[in-house]
Amino acid sequence: MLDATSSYKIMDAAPLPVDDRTGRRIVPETTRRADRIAATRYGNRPTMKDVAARAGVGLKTVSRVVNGEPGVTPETERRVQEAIDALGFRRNDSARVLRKGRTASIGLVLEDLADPFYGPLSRAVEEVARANGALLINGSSAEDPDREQELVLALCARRVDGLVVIPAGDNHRYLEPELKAGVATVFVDRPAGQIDADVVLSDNYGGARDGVAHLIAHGHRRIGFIGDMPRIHTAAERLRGYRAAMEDAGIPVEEKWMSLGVTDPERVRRAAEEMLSGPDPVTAVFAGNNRVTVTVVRVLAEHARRVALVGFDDIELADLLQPGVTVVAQDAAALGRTAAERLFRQLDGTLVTPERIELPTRLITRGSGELPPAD
Amino acid sequence: MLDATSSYKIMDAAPLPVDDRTGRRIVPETTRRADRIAATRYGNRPTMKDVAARAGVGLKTVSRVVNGEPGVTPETERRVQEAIDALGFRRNDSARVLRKGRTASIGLVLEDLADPFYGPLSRAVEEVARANGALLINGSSAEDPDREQELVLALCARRVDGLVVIPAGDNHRYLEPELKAGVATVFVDRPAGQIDADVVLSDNYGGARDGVAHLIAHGHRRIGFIGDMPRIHTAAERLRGYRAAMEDAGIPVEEKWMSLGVTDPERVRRAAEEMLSGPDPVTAVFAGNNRVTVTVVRVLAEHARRVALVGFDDIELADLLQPGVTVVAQDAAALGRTAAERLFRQLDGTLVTPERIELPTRLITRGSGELPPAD
DNA sequence: CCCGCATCTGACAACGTTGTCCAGGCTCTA
DNA sequence: TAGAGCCTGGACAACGTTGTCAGATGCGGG
Repeated sequence: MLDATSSYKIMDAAPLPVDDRTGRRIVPETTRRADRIAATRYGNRPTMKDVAARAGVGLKTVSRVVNGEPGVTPETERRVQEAIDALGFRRNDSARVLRKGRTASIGLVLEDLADPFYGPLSRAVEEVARANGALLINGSSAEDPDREQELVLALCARRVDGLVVIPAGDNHRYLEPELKAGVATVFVDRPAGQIDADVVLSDNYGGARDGVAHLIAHGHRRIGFIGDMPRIHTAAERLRGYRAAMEDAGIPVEEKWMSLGVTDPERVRRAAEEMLSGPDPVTAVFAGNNRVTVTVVRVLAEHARRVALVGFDDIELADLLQPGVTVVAQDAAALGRTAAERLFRQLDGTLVTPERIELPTRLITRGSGELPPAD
Repeated sequence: MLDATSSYKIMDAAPLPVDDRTGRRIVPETTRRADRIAATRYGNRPTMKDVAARAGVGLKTVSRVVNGEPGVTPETERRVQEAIDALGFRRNDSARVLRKGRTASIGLVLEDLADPFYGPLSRAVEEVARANGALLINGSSAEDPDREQELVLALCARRVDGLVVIPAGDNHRYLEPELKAGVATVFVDRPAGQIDADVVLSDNYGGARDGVAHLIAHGHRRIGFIGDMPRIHTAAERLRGYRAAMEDAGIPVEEKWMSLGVTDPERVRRAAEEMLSGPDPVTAVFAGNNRVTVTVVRVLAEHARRVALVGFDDIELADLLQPGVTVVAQDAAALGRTAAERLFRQLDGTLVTPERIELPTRLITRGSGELPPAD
């Protein structure tokens, strides 16, 4: 699908006209080179050769000027620069890459660029890339493992120097040849599956445990957990944190208090309403991520009974709601920055052994988590 | 800065060891090719040549298999595929690009990927790119014209097939050679400066006018406008809309009601507090974009007096605040989608003449805009 | 049995750049 | 004034791929 052959017309050579009598293709009178250009190039950009011709110098001299290499007299340099400006020449980095072996670009595969959690993360990666002279190619996996693989491999085909991946799938064996070939790789937010790779995580377990413990400390015992699909590492870890906090407090967890699944509003809404109704409704909810929190806030706003809430991930304006939403905040930008920095250290050669880095989370109390149980 | 020469080591040929006595460089015994590989390639990826050798076929046959071209017997194909898997071969798209002339990638230059307005826009562009078999390279200009130019030109050097640009600067003459060379280009959110190019905008003028008229309709006459820097097209247009609405209502605008500048919280906060104090404070505020709205909401929450508010751009959870925030919503995803689609139609050749497309905005009333003036 | 044709395969050049190496001209010194 | 050494510039190959074209092989028909 992402294969360039299936793309908008990668313009193939124009079919040659055919001689009616012989059935043979007629090679036009134009020189072969001009012909090829007309056929495959639509823009016909000037090359160093053109610049050299116009400036009356050798090819390599142009290259020297373009790359600021020494050994060119000011006068020659002026002539070359003039030709460059006149022709609107711009170096073709594809050719350069082919020659040099590095692309000075890195790839970032995440779930959804539109998610407010990934925007800052992506931006942070970009800033680090920029500081290291590299460009960033993004792709959204839409939480689909196949799409993740497709994207990652497409990026490898582009010969990105490194990859920052927020994995959707749980098997990354397919990356082995690439890793072996020297593609630097760092996983973020969730660990890689079945391969040994660098990974930068938030302390999902600890954060969730603290958040739930916070609710328990405020007197809650019937606490609901609404999270993402259990196959997603962060969701599983946060659930584990929830269970741990409950166990620490000696509260037996009931099955109906936990709901894992896709985070679209309908599902979350149903889950929340279920927990909030019935004979022994929960008095507090722990929301497993920003998407869930937003929907739960909506549901609670419609509810008469005051229900406590702690959410994982900070959300904008959380402080202005009534009550303010208490959250376990993770620092998306720090995740991205840390991952990208490790990536470039891999590229330096400074970093060799894969490591697992865990960044702390921070409980931000704003009111919703401090509501007492209203039975 | 983005020039690859200044990047993390684009590994140059390793400096040859020098003979102490003669001062000459010693060329090692190893073959030239092996030497080169060790020096410039860190990964030494297999190429089609290697695959061909291993499979015992010709180079072109491998190419045929890799690209799914016809004319290869199943048996040959099997052998080739086996070699590919065994070696972990992956086609080098840089070389492919060099040969074919198109990169199947497009560039997106925007202000800040971390801004919740640009996330969805970027994602929409990505989806269209994906549907057309292209990858997306993003860059954030951070609202700096130089950085915008640097990014755009770096993307052109990578030979992206097209560019979607949210301009930071107001002079895009520098793009002329690129346009002439056939780089498809669409500007979004703000028009290009000094060149004739496709552009997709929201109806900033009309949206702001409607929003302000809405406040006027609810009895306000002293209405403040807090917006972005006036050199930014959207800011200027929205201010124009504000003025128009006021003029339509026959309300003379006072200088102190208008504040344009950077949208960081401190500046906006000062501006808002100024308007809200003094002898004739404003009774309503029109916030020029999402950043401004968020800060103004905060300021108003601290204020005793009820002040009406309409903001440009929708913001998450705006409906859950007390009162809900009335906004003039623009559809960021639609902007991105429309722009990207036009881009690919340019690449098709379907589209030739530059056009200016304006997407409508939508007033969403939620309460804050319907508060009566509290003098 | 051989020719013609179709099918499959491979040699080769070209894409635009950069690294290597050599040539020519200059300056400087003996 | 000649030789040595330096500086500048250019010819050439190579990066890994794809398009062209021609050669090889196999098969059927005359």
